[in-house]
Amino acid sequence: MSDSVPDIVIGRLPLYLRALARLEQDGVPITSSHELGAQLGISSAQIRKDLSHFGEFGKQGTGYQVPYLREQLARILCVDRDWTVAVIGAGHLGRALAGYKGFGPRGFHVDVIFDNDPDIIGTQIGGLVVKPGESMVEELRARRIEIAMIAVPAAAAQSVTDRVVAGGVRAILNYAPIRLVVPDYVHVQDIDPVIHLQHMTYYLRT
Amino acid sequence: MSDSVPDIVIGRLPLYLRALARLEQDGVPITSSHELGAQLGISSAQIRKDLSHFGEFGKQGTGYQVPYLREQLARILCVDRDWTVAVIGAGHLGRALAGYKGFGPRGFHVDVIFDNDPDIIGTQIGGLVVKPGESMVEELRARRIEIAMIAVPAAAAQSVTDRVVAGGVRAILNYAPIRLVVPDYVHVQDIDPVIHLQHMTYYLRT
DNA sequence: TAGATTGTTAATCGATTAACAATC
DNA sequence: TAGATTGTTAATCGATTAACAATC
Repeated sequence: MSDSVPDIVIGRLPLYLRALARLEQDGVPITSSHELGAQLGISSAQIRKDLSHFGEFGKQGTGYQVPYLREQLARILCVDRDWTVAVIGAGHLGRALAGYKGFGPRGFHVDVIFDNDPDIIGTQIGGLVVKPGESMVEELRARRIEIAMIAVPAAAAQSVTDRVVAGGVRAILNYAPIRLVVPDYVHVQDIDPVIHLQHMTYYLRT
Repeated sequence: MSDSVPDIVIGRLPLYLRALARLEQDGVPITSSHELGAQLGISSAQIRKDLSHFGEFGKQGTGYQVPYLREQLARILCVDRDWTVAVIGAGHLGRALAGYKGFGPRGFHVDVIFDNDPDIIGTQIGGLVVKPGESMVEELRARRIEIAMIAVPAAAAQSVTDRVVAGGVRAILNYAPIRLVVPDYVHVQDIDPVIHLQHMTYYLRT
């Protein structure tokens, strides 16, 4: 039932959760692996297989209770609680992240934002006062923050990373276009829009 | 040598390209599949296998000429030219995208930005005047834009998608947290930070 | 030459899919 | 009951890795 679930399976669970949240919002009480699969472009067999790593959540002949399965997935992903996150870098991107409306409803709250620019430190962004980079380690520790979003230029990203790790962060969403070096226990996910664009331009040759 | 290269291989090429651009900037003239692999956390065998889909780019005993391999990958990915892109939505995120310094050096140029809010239409963002959504189809056609970045709320994303497709767009970078429905010939890549965060929170249970 | 690294083949590994008994 | 859908096993498919001849 669970001796280390493949990471590729874990990576699909948030997609299932997102689809279920939407179904629940639409007032759909019950769904099936076929319906979910059609919505996500994934085979029904794969959805059932993925879920089977964690237990049995459906009923033969009927399908899945939407709220129940959503709850269970949230529990499995550890998002049946709220998380506070830090934003590092208060440029365009950092500001967009600090002001993004999509985090709160899904359980993530930007609690603090840092920058090094004296002209930016002390200014307000979406209700938060920008703090100086020097205070990062102590602030992160004091707030027990475990998740950071890094939105600084590539040249600064590794040194910033070292400091958020020193501050106790164990998960990093990295927007800088470089590969970060971190201890084994720290998780990193990268978002580089150019990587995605270049993936698509391959197919744009006519 | 090439009867339809797996998409998973195509997805890695931009990472190779990024690493090579960095090596070139650092003045490194020659590299090897081992060095590249170490830098990317990928096996050297995989890099050689991936490249072999497109031809022979190295020399036994020596490795790869960095500038040459970079050029070849750029050509394969069709980024040996510049691309103009449109940003749809001039909220926090749209503004961050329009102002992002990381696009230009890698061959992508935001040429136009749209919004529906009368208070925002006509204002300037990074040298661009925000255009009204109604003009989207004709503007995209007039500019022959083939790539759009969608940065509107989930509720508006599908209708906006229908219009960029009507405007001739063939590749969409979608920041809205929903699955877009598009014709077969249109490519979509999704960026939803919450999906990445939830992927990591799974591992944050202690 | 001796050492290194490519490109490629074959072996391995793991993920996806098909199929179906169980059962609601 | 008849129809539907789950959870799971076995088969298939595809991707990764190991190994090595070729050769710089």
